[in-house]
Amino acid sequence: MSESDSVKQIAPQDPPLTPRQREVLRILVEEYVATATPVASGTLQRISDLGVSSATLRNELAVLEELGYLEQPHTSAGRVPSLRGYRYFVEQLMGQQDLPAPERRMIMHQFHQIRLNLDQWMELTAAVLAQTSQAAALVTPPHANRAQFKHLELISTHDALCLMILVLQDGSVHQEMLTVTPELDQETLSAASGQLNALLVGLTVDEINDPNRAALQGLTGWKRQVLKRVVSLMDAAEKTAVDQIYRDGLMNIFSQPEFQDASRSLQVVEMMERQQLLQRILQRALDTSGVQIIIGGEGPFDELYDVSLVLSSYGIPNRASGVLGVLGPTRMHYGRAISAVRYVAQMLDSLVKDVYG
Amino acid sequence: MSESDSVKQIAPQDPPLTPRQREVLRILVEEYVATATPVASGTLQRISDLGVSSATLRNELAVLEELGYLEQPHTSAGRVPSLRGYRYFVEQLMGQQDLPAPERRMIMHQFHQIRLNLDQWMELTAAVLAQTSQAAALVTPPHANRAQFKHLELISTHDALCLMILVLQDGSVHQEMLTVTPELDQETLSAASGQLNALLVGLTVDEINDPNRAALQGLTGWKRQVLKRVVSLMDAAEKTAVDQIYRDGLMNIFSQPEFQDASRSLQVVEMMERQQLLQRILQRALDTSGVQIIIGGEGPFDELYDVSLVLSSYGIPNRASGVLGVLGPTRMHYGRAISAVRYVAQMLDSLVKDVYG
DNA sequence: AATTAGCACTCGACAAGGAAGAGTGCTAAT
DNA sequence: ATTAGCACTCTTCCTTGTCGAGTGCTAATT
Repeated sequence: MSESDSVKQIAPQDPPLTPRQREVLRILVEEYVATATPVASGTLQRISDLGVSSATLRNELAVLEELGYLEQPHTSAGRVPSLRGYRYFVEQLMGQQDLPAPERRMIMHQFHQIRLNLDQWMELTAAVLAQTSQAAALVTPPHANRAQFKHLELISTHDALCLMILVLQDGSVHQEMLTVTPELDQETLSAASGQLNALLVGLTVDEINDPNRAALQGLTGWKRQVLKRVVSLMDAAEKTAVDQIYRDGLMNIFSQPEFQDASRSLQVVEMMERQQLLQRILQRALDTSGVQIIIGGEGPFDELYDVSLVLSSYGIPNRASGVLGVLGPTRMHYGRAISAVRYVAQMLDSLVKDVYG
Repeated sequence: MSESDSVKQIAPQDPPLTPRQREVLRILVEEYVATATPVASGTLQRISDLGVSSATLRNELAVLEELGYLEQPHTSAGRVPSLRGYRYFVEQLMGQQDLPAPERRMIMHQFHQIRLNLDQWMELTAAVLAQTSQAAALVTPPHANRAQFKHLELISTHDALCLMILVLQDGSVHQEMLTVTPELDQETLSAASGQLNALLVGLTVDEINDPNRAALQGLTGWKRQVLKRVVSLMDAAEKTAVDQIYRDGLMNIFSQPEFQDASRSLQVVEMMERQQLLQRILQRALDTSGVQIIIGGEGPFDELYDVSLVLSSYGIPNRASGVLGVLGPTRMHYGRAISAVRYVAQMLDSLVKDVYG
């Protein structure tokens, strides 16, 4: 009781909707999504084949508004779905739909054409999502939540500088420039990296720091410095669950009529640029399975007031998993977005399983 | 003659401006940049200390408009600088200004605090530029225009897959997954990469393809495949003069009053997302030295109709050079933008010279 | 009891009209 | 060469009125 007072949820104590009410709500949401204008009882009668008059529909609309599924921008405008209405629509009325086969084929085709290059995967994924869902796409690369050493390479570049390349088990490549006090030639560096590789392969941060590993504890001088940097890079890799965020199709949002108003679009641009916020959102999605839908900033993120997110994780949990999804206006074509996200997530899923198996 | 007819340039046949006209133009541009509203003769009299009446200023304004330096949105509005007016302003009236010392110190400080990591450099650069110039920032990483082999690494990941990491002389790191038909263990791969490293170090694409190099021509089987991929990656690296574009501060543009209108901001978002267009623009800037200013889409890019760009290349030409700059409304604080771009370019210049010697 | 026709009422969108004010261009005087 | 003065132009803003869309309610109908 107390909970449903603060945040109206679809709760058992509400009377279940009659089949006709459900139908009315469904059609109304679809119509509103398509036209972006409040839906009136007359329109509803015209486009639905319920065989009732507009007056009846008006009564039904009044009930649905009473229950919190609809809102009226002002008297004598049509009705608009509320957040709760969208939620009900998505959960109960929409039905599972798949991407049309030709579209699926096209996406599949694109994924099979590219080289095996993570960066390209991510860009392609974002592009495909944006294109298919007609909204803004967000994608993060696969990531393990425990960093495990795989390979180290030291490459002398110039003077006392060397380039350190660190590869982790999840395939992520990290690079950093190091200054080494004595000038070391490539051979010395290669020998050192060979030695370190043998000692470190397969280890986690904790294992590297284990005081019982005499061989590692015994390292001194510049090699010790290198080891320190390795650990700190691995540490950083573990901490940031979401490293890079690939974006695409921001434009798709701004061409929507509800963002004609500049202040609203400013909000969205701001959001898309706020790395931290996006990271928090995507990280949450990472820990959940299946397609998740955040409508109009339900949940802990009030910053997203008038946008919705459709997110899904992909990959192998904890070993190599990432998030992808789309961001669009609350009035979004959820069916399309969800099926696009689901299909592309599957796509990446199988790619990741092929590679990290 | 014929040229100055098609595109109005500041050309010798125009009478030189009198000192007072120059002063009027200067103050008008500054005022307009600050307020974003057309500047009237009365306002001009108030804020300038020319000691003349508004009527005189009206006459001067009429002359400046006649000459094409000013425009009138409509009768009985004040004057606004034309593209030509802006151009004259930045070239002749603005004077060289430097970033204030505290700001310089702050930037310097930030640059000295970070780790030696290219990615972080670029992000920091974009952030600093955006912040300082209050416009959108664009930065590309340093890049050599002849790809020269430095180091190759093959890392077995799983089944018949291996990760190939290619480092070029300019410090750029390229990675790609390879499928090798026979399953090879890490030792075989390491041996192969050692062999290839010895053969390839320092070579360009042309040299690698040289039919006289018996050692390379003699390679067969999967090693030949690897070599092929190396060449193709190097090829790609050479072709794309501008690989990644780091962006920041897009928001700064949309909060400007001239972008209240949604269709205009849509144009800008579109532009910022069109990789190809940006690449062409930045590439042009790469081949030029010093700070370049493109005002309101002068030159070959009509897509930029109502934005201006302030760009500068940095680094060592042909060996490791990139571009950075800011994009803002035509009514931009050019002084600030130019000094920010100049200073940050210097900053990166010295960093690049430290690293690439 | 559910549905519907009918009707009064509300509210936004839009156009027309008009006053206010900002700013110019021109002219004649200095 | 400069300037005061003034008529003229155009935008902005407010008011007013009309139109139409759409609702909510009531009473009649099934």
